[in-house]
Amino acid sequence: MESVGTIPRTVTLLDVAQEAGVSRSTASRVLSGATSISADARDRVEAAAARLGYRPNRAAQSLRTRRTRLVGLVLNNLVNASFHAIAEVLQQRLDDRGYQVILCVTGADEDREARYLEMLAEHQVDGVVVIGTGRNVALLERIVDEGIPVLSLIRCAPEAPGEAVLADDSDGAYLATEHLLDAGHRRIGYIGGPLEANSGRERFHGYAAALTSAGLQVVDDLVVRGPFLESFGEKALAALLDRDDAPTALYVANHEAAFGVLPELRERGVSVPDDVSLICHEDVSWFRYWQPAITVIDNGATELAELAANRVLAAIERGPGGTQSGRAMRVGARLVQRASVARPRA
Amino acid sequence: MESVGTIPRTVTLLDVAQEAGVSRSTASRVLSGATSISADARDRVEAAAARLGYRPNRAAQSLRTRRTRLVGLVLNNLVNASFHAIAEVLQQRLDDRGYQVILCVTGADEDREARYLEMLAEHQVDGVVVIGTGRNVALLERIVDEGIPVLSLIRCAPEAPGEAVLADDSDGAYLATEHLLDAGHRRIGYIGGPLEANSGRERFHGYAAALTSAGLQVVDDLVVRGPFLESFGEKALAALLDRDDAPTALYVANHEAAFGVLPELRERGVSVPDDVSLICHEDVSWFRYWQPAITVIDNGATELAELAANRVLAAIERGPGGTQSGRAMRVGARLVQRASVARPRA
DNA sequence: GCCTCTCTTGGAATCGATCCCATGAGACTT
DNA sequence: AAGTCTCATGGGATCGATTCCAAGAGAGGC
Repeated sequence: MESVGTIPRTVTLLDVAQEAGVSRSTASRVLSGATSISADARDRVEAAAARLGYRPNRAAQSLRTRRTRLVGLVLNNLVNASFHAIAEVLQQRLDDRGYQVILCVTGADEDREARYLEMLAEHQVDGVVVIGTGRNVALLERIVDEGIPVLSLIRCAPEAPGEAVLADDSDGAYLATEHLLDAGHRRIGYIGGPLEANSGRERFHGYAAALTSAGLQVVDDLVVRGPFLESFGEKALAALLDRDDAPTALYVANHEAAFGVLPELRERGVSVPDDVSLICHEDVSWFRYWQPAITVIDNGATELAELAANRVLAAIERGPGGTQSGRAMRVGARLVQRASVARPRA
Repeated sequence: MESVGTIPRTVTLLDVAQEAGVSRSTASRVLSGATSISADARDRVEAAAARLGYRPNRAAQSLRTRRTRLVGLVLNNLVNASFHAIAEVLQQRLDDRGYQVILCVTGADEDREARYLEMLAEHQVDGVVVIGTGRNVALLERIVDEGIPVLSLIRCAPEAPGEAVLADDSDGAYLATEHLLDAGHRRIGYIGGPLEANSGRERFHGYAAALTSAGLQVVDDLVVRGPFLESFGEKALAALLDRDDAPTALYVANHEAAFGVLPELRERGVSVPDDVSLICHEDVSWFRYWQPAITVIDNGATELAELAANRVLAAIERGPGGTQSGRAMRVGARLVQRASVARPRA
């Protein structure tokens, strides 16, 4: 049945009402499940709606009710790390509660982030979850002032408005370092992001704290910090291993660096964990396939996404002005023991 | 500055008009870039809009213009394979043209897919891109009949309405098999999905075609088909290698199976490519880190997403009834040579 | 000086829902 | 039998934009 040229006439609530022989008001009440409806009217309207294949127009609903049941998700990318896990879980949890996700990939560009935030506000989203660059605080504040709750996920600028759901980076780093200490290591190398980055700073602090608790001091020569790049991981590894007193264990604090470290270790013929033990922060699907399977700190992407969904929905349901600023919640890290850590050689 | 309790009053076009001392009509014309506006009015309206921080209400615009600039993306998951690459690229390309993406993850569940499609129609999306289950053809047809273009990506049910953008699976399989043949292999094992699956069928055909062109016949014992599961890959590998006349090369037709095959090869101490050569269909980020780096068939996720974006936008801009049914476009496969293929032992 | 034509502008209808308010029909009280 | 109360319903305003239509202001032709 070809339907070339037919103008698709959409079925409106008025059509349903007429078909059912009632007014728009009554039809609306039936379909939005309100009270005070006679059984007769209910049946007739429901039958009419089904018969006509009625589908409410959300744009019209939104205009009237000021709720779109749309939530913006702003993040760096979907390729790396836990971001796509977060996007998937967040979408599921929000959908369970009747909300849909508008996906915005910023590529860590603050201008693009700003454009997306403006656009989301134009679309009248009910809330925003942002894994942000941290460089649009003023804009975020404006958005919150307009009554749209904002939830910062994973990263959070100091003065950002709204709640935050964060990974417990320093705890994770502490766990990792402690695990290496427990295995008997005393010279533990650190490869991680710059101190300017939130996660870089916190993970370094966790590392340092674990050493201190064990009565050790941070040895500057064993600490290498640099950009979140594969190539940096490679160079950092070389710098650490080419020393006379090379570390017996490594804590690699982000997966970008790990992607450089792992192939380079193999390249150099360094045996893990016989020659050197290794823990990476952030689990990546294939770390368990690696030879040896990599012991990691799992920062709980799924839990982060679930908590973020719950918190942003709570803020939405609190109604306009429902944003509570300042509170941060942290999802604890978890040590996943696999096969890349052993006792140091005697 | 605490703003607890302030009712956020949104700035409307009327506010801008009053501030600028013109009518709503004129303000609207200025902001939607229409013609026939005096320079004076233009300046005043633009200044007023900027001063008040005016932001158009898209719900209201959509209601009036019947365009939301929203596109639905319906897919299986974001975790596996090329799906998150597709989601990311598609989002970018659509955003470049002023469209946003509503993300819907179905988990390959046809009921959830149906719910999402209904929901997208309610949201009045301008178009839908679906990596589908293939089991909601009737619903897709209804949606197309209502004037919403649908584009099937990667998978396409036989009678699905709208255009399709597909990977050239049989070409890719042909390329893979041919590459192994060129290296001198004659006994080439096939591990892939069931014939009922589209990709399973096409990839097997490509494999068979390459053998035939080389004057060889398909040896049933060298072909193992089964579900898209890691565990299947493992079992299939065992079945092939435990034979007397084991193959000298393997074509693994999907990444799920590959995830079983690769660790199992290592487990068994089979050396790649010395003992057996290997090509996997679908590139996965870490295949290049594997030891040896895995030669793959890249099905072109980026190109698929770009083409899909272009086609769905073209259909949208063609206007209501702009859906052209039946045309499929295929993105060619590409052989990425790495280190897992060598000549067979003499 | 009058008529026509173009350019710019404002008024009002419209998109498709929701929801306040008023009204009518019954049920029940006294 | 009259009055009160509740329940169900319909009318109409409203959300915030776009856009058709009519009208006013000048410019220019004759």
